[in-house]
This record gives sequence, C-alpha cells and structure tokens, in this order.
Amino acid sequence: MTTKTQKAEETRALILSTALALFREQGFEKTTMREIAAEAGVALGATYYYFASKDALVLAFYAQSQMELEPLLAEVLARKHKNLQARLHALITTKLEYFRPNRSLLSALAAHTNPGHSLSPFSEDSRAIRERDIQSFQQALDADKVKYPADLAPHLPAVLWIYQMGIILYWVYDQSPSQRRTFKLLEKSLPIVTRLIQVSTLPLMKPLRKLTVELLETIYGPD
Amino acid sequence: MTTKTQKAEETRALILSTALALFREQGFEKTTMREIAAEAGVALGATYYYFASKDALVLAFYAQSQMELEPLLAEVLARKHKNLQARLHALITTKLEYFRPNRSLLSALAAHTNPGHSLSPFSEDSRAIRERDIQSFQQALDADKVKYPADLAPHLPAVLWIYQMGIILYWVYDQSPSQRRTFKLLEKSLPIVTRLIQVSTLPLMKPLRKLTVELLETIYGPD
DNA sequence: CTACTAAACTGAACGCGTTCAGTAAGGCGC
DNA sequence: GCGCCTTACTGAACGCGTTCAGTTTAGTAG
Repeated sequence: MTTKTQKAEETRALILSTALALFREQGFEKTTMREIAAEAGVALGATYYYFASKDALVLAFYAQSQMELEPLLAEVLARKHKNLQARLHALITTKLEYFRPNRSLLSALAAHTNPGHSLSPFSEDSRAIRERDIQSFQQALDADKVKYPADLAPHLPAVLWIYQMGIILYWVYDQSPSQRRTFKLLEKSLPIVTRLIQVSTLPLMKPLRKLTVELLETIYGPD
Repeated sequence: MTTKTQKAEETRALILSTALALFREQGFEKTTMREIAAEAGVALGATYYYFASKDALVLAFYAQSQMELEPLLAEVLARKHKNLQARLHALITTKLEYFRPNRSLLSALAAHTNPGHSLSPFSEDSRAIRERDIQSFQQALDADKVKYPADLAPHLPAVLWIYQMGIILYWVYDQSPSQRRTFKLLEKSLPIVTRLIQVSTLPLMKPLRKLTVELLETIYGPD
C-alpha cells in the first residue's frame, strides 16, 4: 500500500516538475500535454490521471509556491521593520523575488479575470490559496501598535491583497529591463497607499471613510 | 467590381451577425466556428476568409458597438448635466444599457488582462477603439467650466476610463438580479471619484497630487 | 465568345486539450 | 498457488480552432 502510493506520488511529482520545467523554458501555451508526458516518460493519459487539466498543473504550482512562501514571509515579517510601509515592501519584493524564475508561468495565472475560470486569482479553485495569501497582509497589519478604524480594519487585508495583485499583474507584463518599472511603481505607490491608511484614522476623514467602507461592503458583501 | 465586393460585404455581415446571434444565445465558448459557418450557410473556411480568428469576431462586434455608441454618448453629453458626476453617470449607464443584451459577449472581451492577447482591453488590436472610448471621458471633463490642475489633467481621461473598465468588469460577472450590485457600486463609487478629483485642485493637496501624477507617469510613460 | 486573373470561397487535415474504454500490476483472502 | 479488487496507467479517438492547397466564380481584356 505505502510503496504503491509512494510510487504514485513520485510519478505525480515527476509529471509536475517536468511540466514546470517545460513551462519555464518555453512558456505555458507553447508547451503541449503530449510533450510533458513524453518528457516525463509516461503516456498522455497519465498526466490526466494525476492532474485534471493543463490549468491544474499551474494551480498545483501556485499551491506549492504558496506553501513554500509562507515560512519565507513569516521570517520577513518577524524582522523588525519600522512601519507598515516597510513590511508591505518586504512582503511584496520577497514574493516577486521568489516568482522571478517563473514569471511567465505566473502570467498564465494572472491572465484571467473571469472568477469562473479556475486560473483566475478570484476563482473558487484558488480560494484556499488566496485566503492564506490575504492572511499575510493581516499579519503585516497586526504587527502595528496602532489601531485601525473598526469599520475599515476588517477590509484592509483584502484591499492590500488587491493592491498586491495589481503590482504583480503589472510586473508580469512589464517589458522594461529587470522589470524596473514595476519597482518604480512600487516605490511611488506604496507611500500613497500607506499614507491613505494612516490618514483614514483621522476624525476628519470619517465621512469619506464611511463611504469607502460602504463601497467595500457592496463589493465583497452579500446581495 | 462593386457588385462583387458588395456581395462579399454581405457575406461578411451575414457571418458576423450569425456569429453574434449564436454567441448571444449560447455564449462565446459554447459556440463553435463550424456552427457559425453552418448556420450562415457557408463553409468553415469562409469564416476565416473574413475573420482572422474567433476572437476577431468579438473584436468586430466591439468596433461596431463603439461606432454605434459614439452618437449616443455625444447626445448624452449634450444634455445639460449639472456636474461631472452626473455626466459620468450618464455615460456609464448608457454604455451598460447598450451592452446589456450582449453581456456574456462582453465577458469574452473583459476576460483577459494580457495586453498581448487581442481580446484584452489593453491590447494593440483594441487600441483604436480604446482611444476613442477615452475621448468620451475627455469630453465629459471638457464640459466643465472648472480648470483641472495642469499636471493631472492630461491623465484624467485615462484614469476615468480605467474606472469605467472596473465597473464594466464587475458588471460582466455580477450575478445579482439585474446586476443590481453593479449599480449600487456605481452609486457608491462615483461620488468618491468625483470628490477626489475636486479635492485634488486644492493647494493643500499639491504634494499628494504630485505623487499621484508621478505614479501615473510611471504607469503610462516611457521606460 | 474566350482566355485569364484575382477574389471568394471549399473542406480535408493538423495540432491541441481532453476523455474514456481498456490493460497491467500489486496486494490480499483463501 | 489462484481469483479478485483497486490503483496506476495506456493510447486511440473526439471536438475544437486554425491552416492551406485547392476549386469556383465573377469580372476584364483581347
């Protein structure tokens, strides 16, 4: 039993790593399922025995990445950064650094907006991964002494996650050398984002904050 | 010559309208090129003689829509709205109203973020249409007596266009009855957007505005 | 009317993701 | 040893978007 499932696990891992290597070398779309099977030394059907679809291979990569990233992100957050901005910067650059060798693969993940498409970052299939990812922003916020406004606080992790997705989306399609524009974008936008969050705590800002919270609840809330 | 090209034009129009009807009835993905050809009474190859791909059919629809929409939008803008917010509201609701029968088709257009994909709203293929669309926001802004800050003003049409795309994206996947959530979202977000634009003219806001303009120039500008 | 040309088509074939009826192979009770 | 079930795998076949070497057809020059 154990040997049997162990061999199966090896085959699964072999197919996945072969697929990821090919995706990395020649891109997601250029790589065919037949090629993956041939390179892994199995029949075409075997890939479908372990992975429901070509997309599922990418999703498996995404899940694996998220698992590998979590200790890295925890370590980064454990460092004593001076404020939220520094923590967010560390979080996002760590992620970009981690994904750099697989940037083209990530583009397969970021390519779809349709929440019905399994590869969409908003899909049901990627829900578990997304929620864990949002958690890391929760932690980045929690590390602060300051209390965020009670009405806004529950939404902040999701808002920051969306911000991060925007950065990653830009990065994935950034043609400038070493994706330099993305980093410029990050340097310019992060201060604005954190400043806005700070400012939102001022009593003066209550009316605008209330509008914003209503907006967020329309987006994420029930009908 | 004229009769010949005229017949060709008729065939082209027949294929396009057949395709759009089928897309509307059963969705973009469910509809096959063979079905379109059969329904239009031509061979499969004929569809590819007139349209480079299945996507190109959607792009043709998009181009046609933009042409039909322009006089409608001009008429809407000609009405005496009391402010920018009212004009934007009229602009966006007119567009949603126009696209309502083809909402599922529009989802094919909004589904891709990849600027390399022809159906992406950011693609080279849809550039001409996008630029005309952005123009309508230019006009909505120009109708105002007030002068917008010189540094920000050139970016405002593109910013409003992105805002509109966000609304449309939400609308396309909005499952609530009659897409009521989208309209709620519009009611909640439009005041914030226009308020922010108003506030940006205050001298007090110069530093934040400068940051924002730099951000926009990083996004849209050259390397 | 005829020969020629370019535009307007045709449909078989290709490559792809995916499916599925079938086959091998290991463990288990007897 | 032998039957039997479950897991692991096979590869032919399907449906799809797309391509392209051909064929028809409409107009044109002689």
